[in-house]
Amino acid sequence: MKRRSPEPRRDEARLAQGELAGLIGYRLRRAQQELFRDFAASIPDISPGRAGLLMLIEANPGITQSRLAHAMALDRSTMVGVLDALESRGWLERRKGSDRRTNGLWLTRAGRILLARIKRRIADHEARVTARLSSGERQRLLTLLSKLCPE
Amino acid sequence: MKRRSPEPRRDEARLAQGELAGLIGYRLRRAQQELFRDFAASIPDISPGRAGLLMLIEANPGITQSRLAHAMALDRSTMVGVLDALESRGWLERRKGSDRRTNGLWLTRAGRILLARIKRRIADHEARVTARLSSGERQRLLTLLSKLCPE
DNA sequence: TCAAACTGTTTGCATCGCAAACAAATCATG
DNA sequence: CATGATTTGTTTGCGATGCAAACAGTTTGA
Repeated sequence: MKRRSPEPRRDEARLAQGELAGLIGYRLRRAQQELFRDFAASIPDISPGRAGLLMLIEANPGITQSRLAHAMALDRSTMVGVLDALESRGWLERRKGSDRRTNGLWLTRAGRILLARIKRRIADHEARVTARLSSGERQRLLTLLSKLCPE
Repeated sequence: MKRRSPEPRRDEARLAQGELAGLIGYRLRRAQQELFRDFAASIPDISPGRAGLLMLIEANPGITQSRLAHAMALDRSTMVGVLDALESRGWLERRKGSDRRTNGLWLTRAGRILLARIKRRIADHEARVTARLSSGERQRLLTLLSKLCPE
């Protein structure tokens, strides 16, 4: 009888993945889960989605709530609460436009400062989670992901 | 004054992505968002995560709740409610093991039938969302995603 | 001019997941 | 063997995220 050292004591016992391992959807979900954890741990100030939102406003000053919602594939009604939170934190402001239905969105000074700070941390975060990828692989991954989500 | 046809009437006006477009985290989030929508629309019976759970139980009959939670990177306490829901739908059952602390998880007959059905739909779903990828690209994407999430 | 469409908002709801505290069971170490 | 430490499933409370429907004010278009 052999000394079954290949069978670890407890949770290291690898379990069968079944057909799961070959599904893009599963891998995608797990990868995003992993990235989210790292992001939350290293950038407690804000969530990934909210950070992206600030970047989008920075790149499109005065953008409308609806346009922003459309760009992020969120509902208009969802956007309201999100913006309320960011505005109450003093990171952005809504200004009435010439079209009196719309609000133009602008980063405040505090928002710009915050964004500059978290951009550096996001760069570190990206470097960390893609540590196992060469820069070529990283670029290829970006391209492949873009093909999945046609903007 | 030129006839500004290059400036579309409304939401087609492309907006600047800023540095967002080059972030793996952003692309990953958007891709997963897209996949989730397609999954929900085409497989209303169950969510992607729950489906994966059933597959994992199928591949590891009698697995313990804790081991399953660990495998899916979820909290033990989260797993309880998830399993409650799936059990109440008649898709799985908990059986007391020799270790009277643990529950072994098993698919019921109904669970196996459901799983066989949704597996086909998941295959269609995967084919649909990766339609813009060659089979080589699809394989490469799988590999790259695996590197991001070291299991 | 006036109905249709758009914009932001409110309200209600659903899903997903974590953290802390607990009781029962098992393990480990004296 | 005894007893403190650990494991397991569970409960409870909480937060984050996001959709859908209904509304009022505004703009547009026929």
